[in-house]
Amino acid sequence: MTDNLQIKMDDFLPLRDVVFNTLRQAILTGDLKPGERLMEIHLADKLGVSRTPIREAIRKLELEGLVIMIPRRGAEVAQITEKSMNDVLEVRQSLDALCVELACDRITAEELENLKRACVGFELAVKTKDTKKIAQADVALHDIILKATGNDRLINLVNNLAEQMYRYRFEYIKDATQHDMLVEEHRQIYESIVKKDKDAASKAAWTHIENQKKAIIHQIRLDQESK
Amino acid sequence: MTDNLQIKMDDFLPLRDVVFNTLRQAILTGDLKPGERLMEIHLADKLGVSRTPIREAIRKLELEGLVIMIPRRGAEVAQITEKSMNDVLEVRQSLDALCVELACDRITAEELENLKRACVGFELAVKTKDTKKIAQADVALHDIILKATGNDRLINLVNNLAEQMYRYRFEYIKDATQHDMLVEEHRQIYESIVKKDKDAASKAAWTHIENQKKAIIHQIRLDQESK
DNA sequence: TATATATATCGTGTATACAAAAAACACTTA
DNA sequence: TAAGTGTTTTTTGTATACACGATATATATA
Repeated sequence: MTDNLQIKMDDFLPLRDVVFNTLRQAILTGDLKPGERLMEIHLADKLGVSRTPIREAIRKLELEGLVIMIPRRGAEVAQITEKSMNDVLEVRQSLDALCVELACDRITAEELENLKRACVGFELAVKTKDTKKIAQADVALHDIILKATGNDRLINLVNNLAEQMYRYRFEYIKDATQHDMLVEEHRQIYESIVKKDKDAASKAAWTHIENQKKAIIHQIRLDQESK
Repeated sequence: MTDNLQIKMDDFLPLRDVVFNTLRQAILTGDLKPGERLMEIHLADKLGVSRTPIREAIRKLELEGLVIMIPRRGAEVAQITEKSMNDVLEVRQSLDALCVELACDRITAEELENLKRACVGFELAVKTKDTKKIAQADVALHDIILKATGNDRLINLVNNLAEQMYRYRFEYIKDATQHDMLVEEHRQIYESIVKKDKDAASKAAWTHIENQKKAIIHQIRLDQESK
């Protein structure tokens, strides 16, 4: 573990939530590596809190599947395998398709306008070739669709699944050869939603994730080989 | 809260997990009612443990959405609204459709054989008119399909969503007028999987949940009115 | 009687203490 | 040297202690 694990005294959240967010971020960004043990006193010292909030945070990470518990041995960061990532992406594919279908039914005129702007925003971001900007524009666009579904449970699940791929998403977006395809995929999704064509929208969303799936699995295989 | 909240010294699980399971069950079966406060010392006394495992269990319930946290006031059992249940069922509809599609691709000959037996088993259970038996046969059947997907993440999510409707499922199954329809729906799903007809399977699963959705929403409205 | 203010009570949030299990280590013996 | 055994260390699991915020209660004053 690199030592840039530091608590952000963001706000008035209970310590357990601050710790939870900190550890979560550290795992998702790869700062805490798969297989690494999470030792309570160690983390407590590092974050300047007692074991109690650490333990409560770990309980949540456990339920999220980001760490696995070994009895009487504590928590360690869950391994990411090709299989586990494929499982996640299969589910996302299905849920993203559901998202756009629901969006067709429920999106408001104002949200549709925002979505249009977000598409243009993404295109502009791509032109800057700034990976961070592209990623942000991508998130913004997807957030609009998510919100338009009006289904809180769905929003939660999709956000959670999306975060599981955080580590690989960046690699994916960095790959400039994909950029035109991404713009086109977004355009198709947008157009389908405008036309309230659920079938087309769902297919477009499916393809969108399918491409990500291919790219991410490819990346994982590269990672595996380099070991 | 009725007082039949008692710890099951099931096994060698850490207390936090025993408490988690106990509270979870109590919430899902309606023994702990929506809006009811979960007070730590109170629960700790009742279950004969200290506050620590109680708190850790609550953290997990929090992430699962079964309780909501109010800062400096503690946890209370989350309300079930028509909206929240509809949200859950929309997602389940999508994921159950995914389940049978994946099952079409991946089910083994042996599992297919089991599925056939489970269909017959369900038909027999229906004839006994014993609600508990019917529910069990239903779970058994769905478990076979779930397992056949080979997607662990999906299995987790679907099981979790299914449990959220636990309270209403029983009412649904009790309703004898639905029984023939249920048998028929299961038959259609089975047949489609045999034929590896993903489209038909997915539609059948969708309808299967759609009917449950109607029944459950109906039930919730009745509950609301009686208040 | 009604309102405001002081005080007590209750419950969470966090830290610490203690027990027991597991792992690491050293020592003995064949 | 290798295997077995006893001992120490580390780390989790659980209980308890303490502080502080929030609410309720009681008292005083208009």
